[in-house]
Amino acid sequence: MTMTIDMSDLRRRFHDMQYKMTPQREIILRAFIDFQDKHLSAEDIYQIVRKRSPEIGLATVYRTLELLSDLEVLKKLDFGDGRSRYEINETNSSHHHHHLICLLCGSVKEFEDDLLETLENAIAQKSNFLIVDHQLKIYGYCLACQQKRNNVD
Amino acid sequence: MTMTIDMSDLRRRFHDMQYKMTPQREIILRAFIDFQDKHLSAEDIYQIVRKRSPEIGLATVYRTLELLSDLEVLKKLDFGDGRSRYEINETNSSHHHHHLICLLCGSVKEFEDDLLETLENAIAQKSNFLIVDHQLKIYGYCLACQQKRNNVD
DNA sequence: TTGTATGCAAAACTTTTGCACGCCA
DNA sequence: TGGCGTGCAAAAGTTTTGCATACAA
Repeated sequence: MTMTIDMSDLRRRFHDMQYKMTPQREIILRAFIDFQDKHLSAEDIYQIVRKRSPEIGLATVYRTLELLSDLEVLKKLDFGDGRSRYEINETNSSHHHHHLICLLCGSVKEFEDDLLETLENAIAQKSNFLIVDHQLKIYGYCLACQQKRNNVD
Repeated sequence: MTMTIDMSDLRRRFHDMQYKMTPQREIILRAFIDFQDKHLSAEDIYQIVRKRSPEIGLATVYRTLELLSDLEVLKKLDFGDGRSRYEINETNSSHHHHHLICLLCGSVKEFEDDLLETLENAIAQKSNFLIVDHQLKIYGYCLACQQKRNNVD
């Protein structure tokens, strides 16, 4: 599953909203493209981006992450480790994935799925809630950690 | 839906684990029983508990919340407002609820459901992941805010 | 009595903000 | 050129930790 950012569309949206496409913002976007499958924190991004652009400030990283989340280019996630994480937002609708979070090693795996739509419809009908998005986190043990646990027993 | 904490079972578990049942811990538990449907933050709990026991420390609240989460008496939640929130963990298995989070007013409504089990089974089979728990957050607009939005248009 | 728990204060972290300067459009 | 964006440092907010004291078992 390849996920890219439509840069020409993004530039258009920046222009429309009177935002400027600065080198810092480009470099931060590039980091997300280069580390597609990761769920990067602000500090992660800062460290990655510093290599290309050592004078960048952490505040700029935070401000850019907020901007890109508002524009729905990024999605802000929380895996319970005390910091926010971000991933590219898949705009190609119906293509959802969930996160499988290992309680032992903390690894996060993605799981593709569309099944949740049925549930969404049920919720929308029963609750008068206008659904825009959802986020499903599944906690448990990854294969490696299941094996670790078996060896201990 | 009434959700209570089995205190005698909890006392037994405390005893087994060499934990002590202190007045502070009891008062914090009581706060969760008194505010069942709320999703309380550490600060919320601190303010509630202070009325009964003014000398309590915020650190004690945090330590107790962590302990009770480890014991699976409480569930730690994150609604993206920069602080963790907690609710009583429903141990009566199969009885899950999700959170409908309003993007406009921030209100959080609960939605009862078991439909997710089908999806869990599918995930377990396809991914070699041993599922222990899950958390589904649904973002959108509550009825009141839908109406507000319509009036503006 | 003894080791766990508490309260207070300080520290550690993540995230936000103010402000002077820089630079994209 | 004008105004948005940046970097730095300070501030704000949440959560954790060290330590002496208190107290449940």
